Amino acid sequence: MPEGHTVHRIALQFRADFVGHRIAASSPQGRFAAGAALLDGSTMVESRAIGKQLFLGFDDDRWLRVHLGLYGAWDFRGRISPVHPESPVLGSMGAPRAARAVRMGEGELPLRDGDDVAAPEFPPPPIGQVRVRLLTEESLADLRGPTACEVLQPDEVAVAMARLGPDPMVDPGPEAEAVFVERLTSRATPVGQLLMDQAVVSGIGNVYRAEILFRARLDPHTRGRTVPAEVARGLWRDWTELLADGVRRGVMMTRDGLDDDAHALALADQTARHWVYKRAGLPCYVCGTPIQVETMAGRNLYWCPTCQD
DNA sequence: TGGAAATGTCTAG
DNA sequence: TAGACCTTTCCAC
Repeated sequence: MPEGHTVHRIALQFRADFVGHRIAASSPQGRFAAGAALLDGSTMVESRAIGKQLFLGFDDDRWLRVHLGLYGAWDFRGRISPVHPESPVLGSMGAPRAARAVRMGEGELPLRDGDDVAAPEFPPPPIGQVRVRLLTEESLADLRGPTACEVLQPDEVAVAMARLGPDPMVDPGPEAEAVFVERLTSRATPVGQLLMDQAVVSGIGNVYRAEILFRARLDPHTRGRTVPAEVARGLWRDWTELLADGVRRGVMMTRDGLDDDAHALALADQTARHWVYKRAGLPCYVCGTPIQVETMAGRNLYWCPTCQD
């Protein structure tokens, strides 16, 4: 259940521990056996995230495109470098083979009881439905439950990338902001729907959509066409900051203005991290009005009818 | 043990 | 808009 920040962290993990290495690729589950055979034995040369899509490049001009969808996750084991200096290190705890798993994609989880921290064997046997296993001499990545997992040629990668709207981690410049503003403000579709459209902006999912709109005090039903350009620019800039923060922490922390204690509490308690997401019926932190939930484009949309008026 | 839910996207009608 | 798809987790029974 990842949004853009998670996929960027996954790309960083591959960049740190897999790029430059020869990869043994397999499909323990069997459903990706043919694709894995194409990649097996080649060297990973590139790792890129755009929005929620991951592109891993190999030295023979083949690419692996992965979209985690709702349930997908990567588990990293073996040698795992910290992906960001400010993040708590879930992976490498000093020893080169501190085989602590890092799961990325449905929340990043430390090991639970029963997980094998000091795994005596490497690689460990696959657990569950592992679609793809990518292995170097020291590191291992297991992919489970992706919506998309396919081997592409460079021209096909270009097509897939061209379909994606701007991602502030990829395009930090003013051009990307202008593209976003133009696409958001040229349609009559509700802004709550446009923010989820990956052709308008890449990487926003159901949590960030609700939170960005609350932070802007913008009614999700507002038609894109009627959103003033400066408000649209504000949405882009807020998304830019939230995304960078999410990549840094590995956590979606969308409430701001908290004192240290409240902040620590919110970090520890998932339900306290957000202004409105999953808070249906609870009082708005700002005005006390019960948070509303409704279905927009097939997803649960949370919002405060008083603040976002 | 069974069902529902989950940070997503695509297709058919 | 409904249904399909992919997998795991959590909670009620």
